[in-house]
Amino acid sequence: MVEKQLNLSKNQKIIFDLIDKSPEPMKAYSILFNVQKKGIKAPLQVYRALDKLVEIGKIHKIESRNAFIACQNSSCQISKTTAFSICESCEKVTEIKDNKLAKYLTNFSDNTGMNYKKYNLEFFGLCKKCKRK
Amino acid sequence: MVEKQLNLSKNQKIIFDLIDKSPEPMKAYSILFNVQKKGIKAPLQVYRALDKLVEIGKIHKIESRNAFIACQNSSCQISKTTAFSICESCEKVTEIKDNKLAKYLTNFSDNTGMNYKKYNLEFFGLCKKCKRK
DNA sequence: CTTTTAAATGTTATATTATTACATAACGTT
DNA sequence: AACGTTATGTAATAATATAACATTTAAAAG
Repeated sequence: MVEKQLNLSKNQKIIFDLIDKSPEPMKAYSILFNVQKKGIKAPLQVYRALDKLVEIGKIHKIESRNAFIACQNSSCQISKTTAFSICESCEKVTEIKDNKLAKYLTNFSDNTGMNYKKYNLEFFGLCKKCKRK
Repeated sequence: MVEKQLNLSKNQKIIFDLIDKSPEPMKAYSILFNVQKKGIKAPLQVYRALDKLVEIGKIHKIESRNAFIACQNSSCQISKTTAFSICESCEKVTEIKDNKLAKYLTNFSDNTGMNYKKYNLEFFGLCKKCKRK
């Protein structure tokens, strides 16, 4: 259970902390705006940190939203096999941790016999709150 | 087996035909470049047609690539439940048609009991050709 | 067949997302 | 300390996508 955060560089730490505190996915330029007071001035500084954080599995990119959330799996072992639930009304995003689903998809092989070590799955619907309205 | 294409408007038809002929996913500005000779001059004209074509299931957006491919299911009934195989080397994209997979995901319910009518799944790996190299 | 409504188009401008290129600094080994 | 690697700083620009507004076409209703 060793935290990887210790290895993060200055910019990476600043940006990870911001994303980690956010209750919702954050967009790159919103991140930029929020860290300008900490000396990060340029988009590229943000994108470089984001790239690295994605690479090491501390955050994930929600592809359909061009936004980033902190990984919810404390051990961060599934950074290449990701699944999310996205509310189409309030845009709330939750990372899905489901061993059966992960196993099913990791073992999935298509009609050519090919299988995959990496995938990204995004489910869409209405969250409980929004369903009531 | 009635083709929906009959209902397409002029711009939609031009753009669908182009994407449908392409062996690989096409990006919006590449589409724009290719249809300028047919009188479509502005990005918005492309994006509007793309939006509509996605909406009616004639094409799909590959979210991780910001690119579009024609639907491979002749009946186009699964436009809201999509799965793709993406080669990380040559970028070849194939739509996965697998009833078991579709059923599994459509019936999937997360730990809150919520389930979903819509999803997008993108698998990543190396295609047969690229694996040999 | 004409009125009405919805859908599609045309056009300009602009917003948002992301990368290229190049120079410098900090870090981890050996 | 010298070396290679990773991270940073900065400016410019590329690539992706939408807002706002005017006009036209198509479909539906009367």
